[in-house]
Amino acid sequence: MGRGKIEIKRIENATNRQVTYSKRRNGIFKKAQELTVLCDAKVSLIMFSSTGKFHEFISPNISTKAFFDLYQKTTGTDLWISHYEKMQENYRRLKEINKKLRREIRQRMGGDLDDLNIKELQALEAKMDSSLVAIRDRKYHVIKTQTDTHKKKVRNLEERHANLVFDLLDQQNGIVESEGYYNEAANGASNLHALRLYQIHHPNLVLQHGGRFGSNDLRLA
Amino acid sequence: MGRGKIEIKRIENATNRQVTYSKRRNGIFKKAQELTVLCDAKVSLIMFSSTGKFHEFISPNISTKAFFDLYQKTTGTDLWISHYEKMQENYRRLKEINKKLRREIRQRMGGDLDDLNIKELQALEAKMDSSLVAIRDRKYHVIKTQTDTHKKKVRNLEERHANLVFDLLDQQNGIVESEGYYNEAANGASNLHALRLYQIHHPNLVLQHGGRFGSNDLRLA
DNA sequence: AACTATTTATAAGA
DNA sequence: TTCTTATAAATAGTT
Repeated sequence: MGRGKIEIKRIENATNRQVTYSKRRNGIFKKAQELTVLCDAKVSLIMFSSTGKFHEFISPNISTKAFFDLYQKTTGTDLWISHYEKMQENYRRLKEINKKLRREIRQRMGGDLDDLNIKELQALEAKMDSSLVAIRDRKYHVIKTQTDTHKKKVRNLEERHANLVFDLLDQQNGIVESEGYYNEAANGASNLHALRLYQIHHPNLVLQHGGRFGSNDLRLA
Repeated sequence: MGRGKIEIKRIENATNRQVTYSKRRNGIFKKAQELTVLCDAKVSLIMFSSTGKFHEFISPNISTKAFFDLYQKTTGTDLWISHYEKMQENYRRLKEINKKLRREIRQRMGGDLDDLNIKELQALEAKMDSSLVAIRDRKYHVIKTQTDTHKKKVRNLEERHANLVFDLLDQQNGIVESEGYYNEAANGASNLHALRLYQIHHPNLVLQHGGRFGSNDLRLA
C-alpha cells in the first residue's frame, strides 16, 4: 500500500514514525467514521502516540462516558472496582491501625487497662518508667540549653550597658572638668576612673560575669 | 476499494450491512494493530454493531482500565470523581491522624522529643507520671484480685481434699471396725474425729483459711 | 503538504 | 461465513 512493502515492526526513525502515525491515524479515523455510518455501529477509537499525544474518535450521539458505561455493562467488568476495592481495603486497615494506636495511647495514659494481664501491665509500667526518664533527661537538657542562652544574653547586655555608662561618664567629664584637667577623657584610658566615679553615685551597679542568675521561672520539678 | 465504489451512508440491507461490518471490522482491527506496532502507539478500539455485538481491540501491555485512566488523566475528565474523591479525602485525613497518633506514642515512649518546648515537656512528664500511677494502681489491683482468686481456689481445694479424706477414713472405719462400733460413720457427725485420726498419720496437712500464701512469682516492683 | 507507484482493503459475486 | 478478484483506497517513499 505504498511505494514499497513494509514490515510491520516498530519504525526506528522517529521522524518517519511520527509521519506514519499521522497518516495512518487519519486513515483509521476515516475507517472508523465510515464503519459508523455504513453499518450503523458505535465506535470508540482512542489513541496515544509514542510521544503521548492524544487523539480520539467516537461515534456521534454517544459520549465517551456513555460508551464506557456500555462497555462495562456489556463485558460485565467494572473498570474501577478493583481500584476502588483496594482503596477500601487500605482504608479499613488504616482505620484498624488507628484504633490500636488510640488504644495504646489510652493505656499509656493510664486508661483502658482492664484487659491487660499482669505481665503486660509490668511491661507497660517498665516502658513508661524508661520513657519518663528519657523525657526528664530531655527536659533538663532543654532547661540547661535555655539557661546557658540566657546567661550569654545577660552577659552581653551587661557589657553593652557598662560601655554606655562609660561613654556617658566620659562625656560628662569632658563637660564638667573642661578646664583641661582631664583632657585625655576622650580616649579609653580613663574608663576605670570614670567607673569608680560612677559607682560612687550608683552603688547598685554590679559588674559580674560568671555569677548566679536568679530564678528563670523554670521549676526543676 | 472494491468492485465498485460505494457511497458512505447507512447500508439499508441488513445482511449486507452485517457482512460489511464484519469485513471492515477486521480491516480496522488490523489497521489498529499495525499502528500499534509501527508507531509504538497505544490504541483502544471498541465497537458495537447495530445488533449490539461487542468487539474490542486494545494495544498489548495496557489494560482497558489503564487505558481509561490514561484517557481521564489526559483529557482531564473524571467520570467517577464523586465516589472516589470523597474516599480519597477521608483516606488522607485518616492517614494524617495516624501520623499524629504515632508521633504522640513516640513521644510517650521518650522519642521524638526534640521539638517540644519546656512547657510541653513538663506537661508530658506530668501526664506520664499520673499515667504511671494509674498503671501501678491497676497492676496492684490485678495482683490483689488474682491473689484473692488463688486463695479461694486453694481454700476450696483444701475443703474438697479434706472431705475426700474423711470419706476415705469413713469407708476404712466401715470396713475395719465393721463390728458396729462406728455405724454412724456415714453421716457427717464423726468428721472431727476422722480428721484427728487422719492428722495423726499425715502431720503435714494444715487446714488454714486466712494464711499467707507464698510467692506467687509476681514481683511487686 | 503533495505526489504517485504500489500495496492493501474490500465490494460484489460465488 | 469464507474465498475470489476486480477495483477502490491507503500509504511509503520521494519531492
